[in-house]
Amino acid sequence: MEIQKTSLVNIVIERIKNSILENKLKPNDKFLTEKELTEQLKVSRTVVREALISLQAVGILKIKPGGGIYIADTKLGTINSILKHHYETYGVKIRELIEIRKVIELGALRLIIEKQVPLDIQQLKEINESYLQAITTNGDTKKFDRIFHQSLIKATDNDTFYDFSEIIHQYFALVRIDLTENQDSLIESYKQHNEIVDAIKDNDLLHAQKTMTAHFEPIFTFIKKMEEES
Amino acid sequence: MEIQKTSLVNIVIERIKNSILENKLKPNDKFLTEKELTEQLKVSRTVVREALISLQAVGILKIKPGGGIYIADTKLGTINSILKHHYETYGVKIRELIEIRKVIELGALRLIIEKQVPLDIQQLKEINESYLQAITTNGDTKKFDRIFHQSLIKATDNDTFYDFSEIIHQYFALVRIDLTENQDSLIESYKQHNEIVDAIKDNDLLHAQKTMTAHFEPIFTFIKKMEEES
DNA sequence: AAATGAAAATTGGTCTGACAATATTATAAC
DNA sequence: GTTATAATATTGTCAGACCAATTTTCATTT
Repeated sequence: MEIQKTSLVNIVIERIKNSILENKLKPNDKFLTEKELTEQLKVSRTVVREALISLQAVGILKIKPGGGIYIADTKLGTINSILKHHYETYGVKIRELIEIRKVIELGALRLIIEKQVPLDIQQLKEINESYLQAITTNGDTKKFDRIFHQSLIKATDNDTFYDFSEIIHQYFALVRIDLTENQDSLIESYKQHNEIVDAIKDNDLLHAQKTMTAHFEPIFTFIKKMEEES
Repeated sequence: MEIQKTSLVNIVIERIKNSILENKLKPNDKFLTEKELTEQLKVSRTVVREALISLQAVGILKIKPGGGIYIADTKLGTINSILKHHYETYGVKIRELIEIRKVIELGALRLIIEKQVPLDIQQLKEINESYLQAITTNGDTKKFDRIFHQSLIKATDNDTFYDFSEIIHQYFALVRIDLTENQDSLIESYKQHNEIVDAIKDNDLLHAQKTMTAHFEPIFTFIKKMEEES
C-alpha cells in the first residue's frame, strides 16, 4: 500500500512541470510570477510558493528574489547537493569513486572504438600538447588533463553518458585528495595520453585500455598507501 | 561575482542539515516538529516549512502529514524525479542508456576479476537456476534476470558503484521498451549467465566481457531496428 | 488486566493579509 | 542620450487562523 497522498502542493508541482514541458520552456526562460500562478491555479500563494521552492530544490526552477521565476539552466547540476549529502551521510570511500572513474574511462574507450565514432585525433593531440606545455611551464596541468579526459567522454557520442560522467566528477571533487605529482610523473601521463590516442586511431581497444589502466595506477597505489596508514 | 545571497530559508536549510549530521540521525529517525524548529531557530513557521519542503524535495527529509518529520530512507532515490525531468526535457536516447548499462556491466566484471573479490559462485548459479525455472514455468523472468545482474554489481565490493548502477537502472525504467523475448532467446540468456559466472571463476576477464557483450547484442539489434523505423 | 473505541491533543496542510527586501521599470534631471 | 532617482513589481518573511491527518489519552467494555 504505497499510495501517495496527493497534497495540493504536489498537484501544483505536477501542473507546473507539465506547463514547462507543454510550453517547451528552455533554460533561463522567464516563467510566470507567483501572482500569476495563484490566479491561474486558483490556490493560495503559500501553496504556489512551496511548489516553486520544491522545484527549485530539484533544479528545475530558479527563483530570483524580486526578479521573477526562471527555468534553471543546470542539466543535472542540482544533483550535486544530493551527492554532497550522500557523501557526508554514507561513508563513501575514495577508492570506490576512483574505481568508478576507471570504469567510465575504460568504457568510453570501448564505446569510441566499437562504435567507430568519427574522432578528431588532431584536437586530442593539441589538447595534450597544451597539457605538456602546462607541465613544463608550471601551468594549470589539472585543467588540461581534465579537458583531455572530458573530450574522450564527449567523443563517445553519448550525451547521457557524458552527463553522468560529469556527475561522478563533481562527486569526486567533494573529496580532497593531495596527490603530489612531480614533473616526471606528469610527463609520463602526457605520454600515456598520446599512447591512448594512438591506440584509438589504430582501433586497438586492448592497448588503449591497458594504457588507461596504467594511467590510473599511480592514484590507486596512492590510495592503497593511504588506506594502509589509517 | 556569483555571490549567493543567503536567504533565511537557506540558512535554516544548512542548520537543519548540520543538525542531522551532528546528531548522526539515521534514515527513519524522527526529526523535530515544525513547532520545535520555529522555537529553536526563532524564525517564522513559513521559513521552517519552506526549508523542510526543500529538504524533502532533495530526499533528505520525509514529511508525514500529522505524523511528524523523519529522516528519509532513500539513499539516492530522490534523484529519480530529477532524472525524470532530465529525460523529459533533454532528448535522451534509449541507445545511450543501454550503452551506459553495458559499460557498467563490463566494468563490474573487470572490478570483480581484477580485485579478486571473494565471490559466492554458488549463489550466482542458484539465482540463475531460479531464472531458468521462471523461463520454463512462464514465471517472472525479468525479476531473476535483474537479481542476477544486481548481484554482479554488488559483488564488486563498491557500494557507491552499486548506488549509481541503481540510479541508471531506475532511469532506464523510465523508458518503456517492449522487447519481446521468446523462450529460446531467454534460455540463451540463461546459458550466457552461466558462462559469465564460469569465466569469473576462471579469472578470464576477456571471456566474461565477451559473453556479456553477446548478452547485450539482442537489445542493441532491437534498438537499431527501432531507430531505422523512425 | 487487556482490548476497544471515542475524545482530545498534536502535527502538518492551506488560507489570508500584511510588511520588508530586492529587482525592474518609469520618470526626471543633466 | 545618459544618469540618477522615484515608483512599481516581485519575491521573502512574518503572524494568525482554521482544516486535515495522525497520534495520544483515557474512559468503557469485556
